[in-house]
Amino acid sequence: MDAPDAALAGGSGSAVRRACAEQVMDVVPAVMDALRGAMRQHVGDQLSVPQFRCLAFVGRNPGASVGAVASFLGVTMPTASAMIDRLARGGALQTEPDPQDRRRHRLQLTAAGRTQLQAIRRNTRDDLTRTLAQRSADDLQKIEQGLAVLRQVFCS
Amino acid sequence: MDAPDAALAGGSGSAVRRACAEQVMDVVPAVMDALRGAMRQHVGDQLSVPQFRCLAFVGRNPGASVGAVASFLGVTMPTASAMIDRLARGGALQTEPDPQDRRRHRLQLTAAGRTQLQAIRRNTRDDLTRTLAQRSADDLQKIEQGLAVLRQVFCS
DNA sequence: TATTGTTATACTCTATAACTATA
DNA sequence: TATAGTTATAGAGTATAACAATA
Repeated sequence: MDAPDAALAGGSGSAVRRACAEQVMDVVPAVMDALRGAMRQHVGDQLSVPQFRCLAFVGRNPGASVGAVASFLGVTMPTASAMIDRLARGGALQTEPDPQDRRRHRLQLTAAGRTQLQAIRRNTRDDLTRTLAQRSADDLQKIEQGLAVLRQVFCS
Repeated sequence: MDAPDAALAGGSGSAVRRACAEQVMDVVPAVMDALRGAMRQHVGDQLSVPQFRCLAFVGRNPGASVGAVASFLGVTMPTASAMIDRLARGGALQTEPDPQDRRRHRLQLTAAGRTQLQAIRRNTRDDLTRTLAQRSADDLQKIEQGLAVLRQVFCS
């Protein structure tokens, strides 16, 4: 029997995988909406989620290039370039030409950007924490374990 | 002892909740990116994720109003109105005035919209299924259980 | 010639404000 | 007067194509 793709041929376990996939399609956008909402609220509408992720990346990777940001965000260079422009105009980021390769720009958070990033992260986290307040320890463990697997699958 | 917010007041369990919240902030956007990417690929760049969710909602709720869509998507009426216009122009949706209240428009999928929606859902699901192909049954169960809790928290 | 990044252009998603039509 | 929806306008995120500067 030809089974070029075990995950899709009716082999044992494929139904579970499909159910998992459907659940991801159902639940993840809803959680993302909540996350976006919490972030917007606490950001005072100053930063979008992509901007937040951009700042977080630059914070973790000082001196990163525009291309590195684009790659991390999964967007094209013009998109990243424009986003960085807006963040720089807003005073959250600084760019300086790379002395080693003058085509490149090295990106860094400003002090203001770092403060902003920390405040958003903390406030959003506290919002989510409150949302989880009524959940049992067992439920929290399930979330933690499920997301840990998803991290392995999608963050690598 | 004043503890107006047990989730934030260092009580037992709050650290776990905070860790959960941080994991959500980390992992969910990455999964969402993958989902968006898979959808875009299989949609032939015809539908965005919001459009897909709009069609899925109308498919589940035939005769829904513009306001109901806006409420489900968490967007304003003008946003939903414009999105519905684009989907109607693209032939995926039909609108008809509600005879009971002629301010309202009743929304329905067209046959083309239903086909499109099903194809996208199936292809995206198959993509995700393939992505999960190397995971153990135990991992899949963890994903399933974790997302089930998140669904309760964020889809209600 | 290949790579890094920007500019030009166009489309979707998003919001607020102002408006129309109906109840 | 209140509600459902649209129009007008503006800004962010997104892409592709064409370009500039540097390697």
